[in-house]
Amino acid sequence: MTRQRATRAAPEVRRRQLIDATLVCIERSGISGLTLGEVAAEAGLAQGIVNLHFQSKDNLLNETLRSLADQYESTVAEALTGAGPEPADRLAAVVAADFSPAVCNRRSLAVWFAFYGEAKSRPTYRRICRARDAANERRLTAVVEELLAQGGGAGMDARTIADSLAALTDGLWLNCLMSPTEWSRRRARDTTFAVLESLFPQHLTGRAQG
Amino acid sequence: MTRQRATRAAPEVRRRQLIDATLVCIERSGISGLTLGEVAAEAGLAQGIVNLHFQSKDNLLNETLRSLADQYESTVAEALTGAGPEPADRLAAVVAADFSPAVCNRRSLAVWFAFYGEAKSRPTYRRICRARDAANERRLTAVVEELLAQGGGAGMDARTIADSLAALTDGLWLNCLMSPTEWSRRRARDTTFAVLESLFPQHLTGRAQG
Amino acid sequence: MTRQRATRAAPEVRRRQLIDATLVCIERSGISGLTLGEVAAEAGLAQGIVNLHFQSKDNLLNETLRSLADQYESTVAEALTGAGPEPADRLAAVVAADFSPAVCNRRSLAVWFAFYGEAKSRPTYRRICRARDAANERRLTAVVEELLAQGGGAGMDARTIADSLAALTDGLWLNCLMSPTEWSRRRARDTTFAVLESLFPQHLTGRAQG
Amino acid sequence: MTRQRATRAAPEVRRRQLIDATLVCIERSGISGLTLGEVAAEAGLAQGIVNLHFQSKDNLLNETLRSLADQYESTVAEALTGAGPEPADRLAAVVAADFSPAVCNRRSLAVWFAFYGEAKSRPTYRRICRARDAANERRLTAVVEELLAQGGGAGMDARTIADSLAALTDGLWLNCLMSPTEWSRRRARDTTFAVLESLFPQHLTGRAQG
DNA sequence: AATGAATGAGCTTTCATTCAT
DNA sequence: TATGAATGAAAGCTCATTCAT
Repeated sequence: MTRQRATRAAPEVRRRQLIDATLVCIERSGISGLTLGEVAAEAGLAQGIVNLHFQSKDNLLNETLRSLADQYESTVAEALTGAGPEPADRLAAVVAADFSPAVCNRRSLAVWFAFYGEAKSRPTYRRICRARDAANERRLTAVVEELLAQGGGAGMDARTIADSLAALTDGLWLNCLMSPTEWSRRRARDTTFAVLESLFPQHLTGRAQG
Repeated sequence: MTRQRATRAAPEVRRRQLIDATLVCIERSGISGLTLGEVAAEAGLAQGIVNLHFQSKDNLLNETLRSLADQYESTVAEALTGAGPEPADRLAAVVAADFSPAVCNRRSLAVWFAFYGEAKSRPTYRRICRARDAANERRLTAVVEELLAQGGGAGMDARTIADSLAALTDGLWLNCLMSPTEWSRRRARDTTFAVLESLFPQHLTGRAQG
Repeated sequence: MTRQRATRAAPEVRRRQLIDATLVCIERSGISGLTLGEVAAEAGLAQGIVNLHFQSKDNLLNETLRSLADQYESTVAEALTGAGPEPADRLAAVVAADFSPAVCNRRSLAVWFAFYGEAKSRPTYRRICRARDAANERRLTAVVEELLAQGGGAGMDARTIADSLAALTDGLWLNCLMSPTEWSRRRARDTTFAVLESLFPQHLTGRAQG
Repeated sequence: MTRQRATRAAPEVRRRQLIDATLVCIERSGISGLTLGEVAAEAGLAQGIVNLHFQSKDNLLNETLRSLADQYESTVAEALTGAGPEPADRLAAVVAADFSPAVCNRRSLAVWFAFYGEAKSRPTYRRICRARDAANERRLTAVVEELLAQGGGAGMDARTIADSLAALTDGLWLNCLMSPTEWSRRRARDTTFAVLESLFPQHLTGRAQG
């Protein structure tokens, strides 16, 4: 039972396929256990394929993280596009996106934290992760500012609220990753909304059911 | 420049020394880049020393994580011992411990998240991390319950508040790890206290300055 | 003096080449002194080549023994094919094969006894060696039975004669291995024929000169 | 449960103890798997003990083989001392000794063949093994010559008969080692006596029962 | 583009040996 | 004598990378 020789494919298709295989493999083996052989096998292609398309393992990992960050960005951007103009709606939309299946699934979470774990010793990972954090913070702060401008805040400034929300989300993601049986996406989201209700009782009550 | 032959030491001393070296090395190289040679060199000892005292790299990593978890536990336990009987004081003590230098330093954070990153594919890591999470949650829930019993809560149940606090802490630790120039221990702690004030305005106002 | 990169070869060719190199190395260094580096060097290939084709040293050794046993089998089978139908001829053919250059050369003997020496602690080796022994015994017993049916035996039953011949052969091989200057193939063979003459004076006299 | 510090012992006692442990370990692990740690543990003593008493592993192995050869010699010598003056009795006594429990037990056989297996690449082993072979051959040839002088031989010269007997013994030992369930000491001995009967029908008939 | 045999640096691990106690 | 912690050379094995096909 030998593998069929793969038909020629557009480079972009192959790169996508290999990044997807990498996500699967990082979930399964962690970054420390990842091998290019495993990635190639997962993709159903031959040994040398990764170097052919990504030149090096390092590069593959960088591209994988970038792809994950891009996907996060586009999911949140899309959620905001679909939301109305009301800041409360926009905030709720961001939270919903953060705990949507596209973002808050075991695979993606496993990969995010795999990269976080290596970020201390890998400047490139850190840079990408921080770019996402920064974008997130700007977005959240802007929405929270609008919301506070409507009155009814509980005394915290917009920046602190935004930081708290972002940190809370990260922490709940970690729960979902480490204890998936206890922490469903829904429970994590509801917890976030409960905090939001407490911070903005007038504007964000009753969103948890969304 | 040949190394001096190390003087004989009790196994427990060497194990401690090697775990400390491992912490340094994980901070520097990550788990995926960690080598036993690096650990031995960091400890100023010979190649074979780790296998002599820990039998395998896997075992060394497990013991390192266990040691980190133990140290966390004893720091928090000590903080609670030193705190008065008031639930607000106890809660503040736990938060202070979470952002104390003993716990919230770059090395420890780097190592925690390194293990979190591998936990998905390493049941032993996951078990140890979850044990810490569970102990933490029990502790926080108990204190929050006492606090709620005193009245003045904002509508969230004790469990949800405890979970939110724990998640917030994890998220802020991640900030401290990823953006240390922006996220000092103090800022992270203050952010936590700001949230607490918002949740328990009557009991936890003005603690942030501690 | 860097080695040239080896040209691509079919796995079966490489495996054969590596087994041959292993035979040379066991003769030179014994099993206890055998290293994969030595085997690779003997084959003129790179370090990692053995694990590439045999996965592990254990497996290489098993395959080497199997190959030796196969070669023995085919040599004897061929000798019997070439022999006439007379049992005396067939018995003589087996003995001739046992002391032919293809079987009774220093390299093969060294390797056989190297494996015998490890067999006590290696079930796989023992299994392969015993399979050869059993096949041998069956073959010899059958021929001796035919011979005895022609009359002129000296009182021993076929099985005992076959066992004695097989044991005598092993013992003489050991002589050839340990004292090659005194024990040539020819002397070992003549000794066997002398015993055969004594056991079957009517049928096997005068074969030693073959 | 720490081992007691061993009481001081006469060097000769320790050496004997360590050689005995080595015999056990070679039987269990083969020469290729033998470690000094295993030997020390088997003797119930500490790591460094072998180097203390034997300086090196090589030396321990040489001494072990020498000890085995000495024991063989003294067993056979004793058997001859106990035998009467008749050559047939003396020959029978040697054969009986070769298959006595002191010589033909699994441990001793395993060790003999372990050393035979390494002999090709270890001149010292070869020397010791050949010395035993030579002594054996001299002894057997002498007895067989006496026997032939009494008449009744079957046409083979004394040297050839002696060589055949020695080789037969080695081969049967190998059977006992490789297939102990089929080859008991008794069966091996009986097979040898059957051959002797066939070679010396007038002098060695009916000894097998001994 | 794709393959997969080949490479060799680098890793974990083992273990004979040393030596302070 | 005996111990056992420490050493470090050497081994098996892995795997990113190369490249002829």
